[in-house]
Amino acid sequence: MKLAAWNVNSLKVRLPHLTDWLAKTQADVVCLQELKLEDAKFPRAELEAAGYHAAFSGQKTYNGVAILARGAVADVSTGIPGFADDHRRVIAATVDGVRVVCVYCPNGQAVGSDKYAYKLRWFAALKVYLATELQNHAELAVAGDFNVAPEDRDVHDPKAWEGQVLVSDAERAALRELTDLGLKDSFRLFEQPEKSFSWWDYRMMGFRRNAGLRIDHILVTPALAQRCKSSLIDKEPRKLERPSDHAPVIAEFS
DNA sequence: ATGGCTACGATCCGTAGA
Repeated sequence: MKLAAWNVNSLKVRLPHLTDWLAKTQADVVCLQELKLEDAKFPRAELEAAGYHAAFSGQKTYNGVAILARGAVADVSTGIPGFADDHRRVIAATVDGVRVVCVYCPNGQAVGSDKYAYKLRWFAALKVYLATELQNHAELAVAGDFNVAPEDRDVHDPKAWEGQVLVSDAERAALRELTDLGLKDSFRLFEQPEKSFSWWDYRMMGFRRNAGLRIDHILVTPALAQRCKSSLIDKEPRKLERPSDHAPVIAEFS
């Protein structure tokens, strides 16, 4: 099973990139973030034509998440139970016996801002939710845009980014709370190239300079980690005309 | 130099992303 996560930054704009990429990579399950469209505008027919079932939770302009799968998408749930949130950031489903939780974690804007406080509250709620899900699912993956670079090696210029949003100690601690539940960063199960990133700023030729951050992750339970054969970031779609600012991340399981 | 893109929904600029 090949599982991917991709922040497409507008599914409407990126649909051609997505369908081309699906045909090329043959991913079995894909977690999408930042659809930026309401459910009525979800391109269900186009994705079905590409061979994928979909569960989605969208909204106009901002946020929005979806799970695409070649197989059946069962037991769909949206949002974080018990956490009231206007933002559509979470959708979960069971595919091929694996519980897949697709997340678009808040950006946080700036350390100390209201949005930063919301981000930390949101992560705390996600942790409680995942702890419950883990009691029911031995094979579970949390995949998506976490908006946190876990370590300095996930940052192109750690000095310049020190203490900034996406990198701050409190955000890293919030992410560590998730891995402390027993979830493993699938990317780090394997040897990886130096300076591997999943997001590059549109400005300042960020991609060309590889001035990026690794903020998109696939976290897996120990049972799923045992089945994990590879994990990588696919930079190819980031090279296209009018790309998403994020690259897809992929984990393959036996 | 604290900006620089991009998407969106609204106009000819603001909000948000990261």
